[in-house]
Amino acid sequence: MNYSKQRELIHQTLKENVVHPTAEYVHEILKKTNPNISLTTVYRNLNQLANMGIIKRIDGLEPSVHYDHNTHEHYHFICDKCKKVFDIDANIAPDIEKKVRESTKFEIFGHEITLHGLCPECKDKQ
Amino acid sequence: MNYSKQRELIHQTLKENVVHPTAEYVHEILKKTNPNISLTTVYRNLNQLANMGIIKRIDGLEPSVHYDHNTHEHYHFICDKCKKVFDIDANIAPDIEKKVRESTKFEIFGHEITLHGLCPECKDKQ
DNA sequence: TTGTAAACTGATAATTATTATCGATTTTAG
DNA sequence: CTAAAATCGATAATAATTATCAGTTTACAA
Repeated sequence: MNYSKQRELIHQTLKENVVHPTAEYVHEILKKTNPNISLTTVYRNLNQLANMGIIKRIDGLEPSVHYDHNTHEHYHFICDKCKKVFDIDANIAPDIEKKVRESTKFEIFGHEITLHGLCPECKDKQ
Repeated sequence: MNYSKQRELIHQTLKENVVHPTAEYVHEILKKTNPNISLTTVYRNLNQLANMGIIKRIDGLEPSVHYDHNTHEHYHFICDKCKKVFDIDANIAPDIEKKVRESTKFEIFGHEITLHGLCPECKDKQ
């Protein structure tokens, strides 16, 4: 992977936006300061960064994939109403990969946990 | 939700195919015995059944959503190579919703865990 | 029964997220 | 500095999913 100014900007934008954004959203933000950057480039680089393990993809949030700059072990809560993504501490499911490794023959590269429901704000409004 | 013959067929097809199929796959199978059934109807009914909690959506398997007739608590392992979906026992992460409920203010409706890596077969081939 | 409103169907078109293509530009390593 | 490889942005293509809508089926009260 060679250096690229655009990739650095994209990664930085992701880090500065703790909102677990989509590619589209990252593009929206970046366009303000870098009008020439293309959505293709944003997609390409987010996928590259995710494949290198530098950032994380968050699936399960149809219709579009979200990205997370934080690769430390942690999980996600998605509010069914406002669709915001919240971080959940990793210690709710200790040794999960170890347990599966010990009881199956799978070779495990990673795992993710997604909870869904209502965030405090949406819960109170309803 | 009214009764519909097609929905019954779709649900039945899902139950008989332990392969966690996509809408497309369910449609392929059903067409053999019911040539008139449309892909639209398959999508519509799988989503309806999932919204009612009668079946489960499995996200995170880009590019398309898979469905699972088994709604008992259990998790999934996705092989990065052959893309097959395997079931993982629920006891690898006990009381996970309870733990989050006790430590946050979220109202939790459900959760899912997805592991990925290589299945025994693909691991040996490689 | 039967009439009727609501739910459902299949065909088709539309949408939308994402990826492929490609010539031009940038980066890297020798 | 130079050549090969990586990356870029513009555009077109793909593919999964949803919207639309006229016709059919279902539920149920009269």
